[in-house]
Amino acid sequence: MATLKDIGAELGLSAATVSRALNGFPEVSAKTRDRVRLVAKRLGYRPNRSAQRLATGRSGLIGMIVKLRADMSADQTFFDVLTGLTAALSARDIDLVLAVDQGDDPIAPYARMLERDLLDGFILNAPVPNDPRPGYLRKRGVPFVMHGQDRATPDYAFYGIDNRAVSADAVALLAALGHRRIALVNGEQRLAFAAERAAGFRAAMAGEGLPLPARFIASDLPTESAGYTAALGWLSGRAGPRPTGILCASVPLAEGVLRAARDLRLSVPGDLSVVAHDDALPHRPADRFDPALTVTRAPMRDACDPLAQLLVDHIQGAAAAALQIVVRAGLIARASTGPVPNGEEAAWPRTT
Amino acid sequence: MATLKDIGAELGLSAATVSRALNGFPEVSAKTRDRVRLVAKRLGYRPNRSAQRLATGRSGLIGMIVKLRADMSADQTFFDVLTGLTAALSARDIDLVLAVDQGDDPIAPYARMLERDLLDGFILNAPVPNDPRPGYLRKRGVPFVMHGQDRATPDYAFYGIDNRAVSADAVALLAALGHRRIALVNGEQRLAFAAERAAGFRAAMAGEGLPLPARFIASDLPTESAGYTAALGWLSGRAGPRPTGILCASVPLAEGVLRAARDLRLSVPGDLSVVAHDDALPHRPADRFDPALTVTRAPMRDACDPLAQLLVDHIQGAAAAALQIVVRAGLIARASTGPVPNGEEAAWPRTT
DNA sequence: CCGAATATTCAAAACGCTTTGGAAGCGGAT
DNA sequence: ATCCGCTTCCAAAGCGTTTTGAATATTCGG
Repeated sequence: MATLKDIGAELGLSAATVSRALNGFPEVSAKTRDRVRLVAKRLGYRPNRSAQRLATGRSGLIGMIVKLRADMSADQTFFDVLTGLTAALSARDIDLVLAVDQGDDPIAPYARMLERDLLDGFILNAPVPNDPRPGYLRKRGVPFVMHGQDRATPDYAFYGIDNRAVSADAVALLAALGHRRIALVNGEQRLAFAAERAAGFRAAMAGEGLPLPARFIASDLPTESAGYTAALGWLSGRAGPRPTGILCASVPLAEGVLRAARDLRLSVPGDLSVVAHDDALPHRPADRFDPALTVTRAPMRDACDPLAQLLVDHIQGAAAAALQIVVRAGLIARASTGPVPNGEEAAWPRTT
Repeated sequence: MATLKDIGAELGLSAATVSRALNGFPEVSAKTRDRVRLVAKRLGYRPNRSAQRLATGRSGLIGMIVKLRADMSADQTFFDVLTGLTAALSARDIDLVLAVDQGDDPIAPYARMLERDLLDGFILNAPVPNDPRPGYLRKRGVPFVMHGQDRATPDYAFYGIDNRAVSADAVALLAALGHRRIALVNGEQRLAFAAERAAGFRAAMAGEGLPLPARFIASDLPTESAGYTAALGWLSGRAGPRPTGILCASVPLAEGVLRAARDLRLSVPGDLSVVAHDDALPHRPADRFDPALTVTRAPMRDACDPLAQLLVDHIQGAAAAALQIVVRAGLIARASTGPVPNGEEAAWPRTT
């Protein structure tokens, strides 16, 4: 394995100059930089990470902790994010150390990882309302970036979508089509994004002057069967006038809703309009549904590169306040939404 | 952060001696070793990994690559193994770097990881028959340990169960109970363990002198619904005389088989005996089934610690041939197996 | 009590990189 | 010629460990 000294010897340069040349420092002339690069490539030079780390004090490793559910399964989205993240990180010469958490204490696994102190920072995911992790990590002085937010305006570095706007945009679309009875099949209540979506939904409905009985917001795992169950209850009409529009927090939920509609011989969008939020996971394209789904869309994959960059910047000293990215999800109208059915223009009664 | 020198200064010792004392070298007296340990603890000393790595030339990191299925899901067992593995490794001061593979080339992701050369070794899982990875990694001179085997007697380091024996033991049990028509719901055919189980099954049936039409070995994902589908086909009797015993490669498969029996009003073990292989994943205990499942049992968790140890030994220079562990799965007879039903003692016809 | 053997400890080198503090070379202004 | 300011490079000092080779205590047999 070639070292800096080897390259230097070959060119009559010192290791220091070679180091600077390869790292693109300005105080080395373009000509020698090119010569150095050439020889480095010829010798197949690759920097010794351990040495770099010892010299810089950084490890080049960041940590991520997977929270498992009781059934030992993880988020459907987990692997998708993991894939993109490892790619984005390794483009920045960083590797990901993974740990698994099965316990109740949300910060214990972070403490354990810190104790081994080899990490430059963390990526957090799946924030819950009032997430305790940011406070802990800041106290320990460890850089981190959150995928998502635990509240509307956090004080830490994060990349997330505007979840209230997701609901607001969907409601606005349906309201514009004349819908007055709109329900929400939300994701897991314990997660912050679900709380934000619900809050945004309530606010938007209120903004349109539409009553919203509490039972028309469902919260469960984001699975097909959860969507089916919730929709079947509402659409059967036993809970009161059935909704003419349903917002779904995920594509699998929407799949269940569509199946419920089919089973009840309701046409979509004739009798029921469906809007889903689409994380753009590759195995379930929303535009291939029948009917093609109208969605609010924010690909999970898009988060990976910004997350990696934010963390790198943070580790290099940038302030958290400067490292906050909120993106607005797009709205793509397809075939699953249409005008409110005739005779169904009444809102829900105000007191239920 | 305290260093070796700090500790040495405190005691009037050199950093070298402190290093030896902490690493338990014999040439340091017991008394000073204790003094050093005491001060180290008091100062909260923890060795600087980067420095250790630079000095030893090892990184303290090992890699593992998750192979995702097309639907972006991983093995049910994956997280269970991952959990145990990170625990077993961190007890040995090693951390796990994870990468995700979605491509077709089985070795490309390993090549990519090696290129970043920060790993001391790999843990491989889910071997397929004639797995190309061992050959590649040996050629590159990288230590690795396989969880499982791609053939009966590989030449690399591994920890696995005797999959032929798993089938043989189960067949022996059922044959002893008088069963002559035994079928196998196997796992994914592309995986080596499934091939071994099938081979063991065929050999055992032949050894008992029992004919075995090819259609009575099913291969699919190890899910409840795959078990249901396969069993329903066989038990309906349309494919010929129904089996009186079914071997299942996993507990979820057995769950599906039991459901099929229930749907067909067949009693277990009155009309049908069921034996499953139990990896002892925590969320689905085989003894809580109704009837409690007779199983061949080899907890996945048991593999983690040996795997970690094997890899550590391998990295420290032990020969692969000395690092091979085959365990025999246990056989636990419970309520899902019983004597062959009256009038069902005939074997399958020999030519079908 | 002496010399040899043994048990401890130390100083220094090495690992390969980054970074600091100059130094040399060069052109242009004085 | 002298001085100054740039540019470009270098030597050397770390970073915190492990490891080597040697030096210094300690012990033991005689």
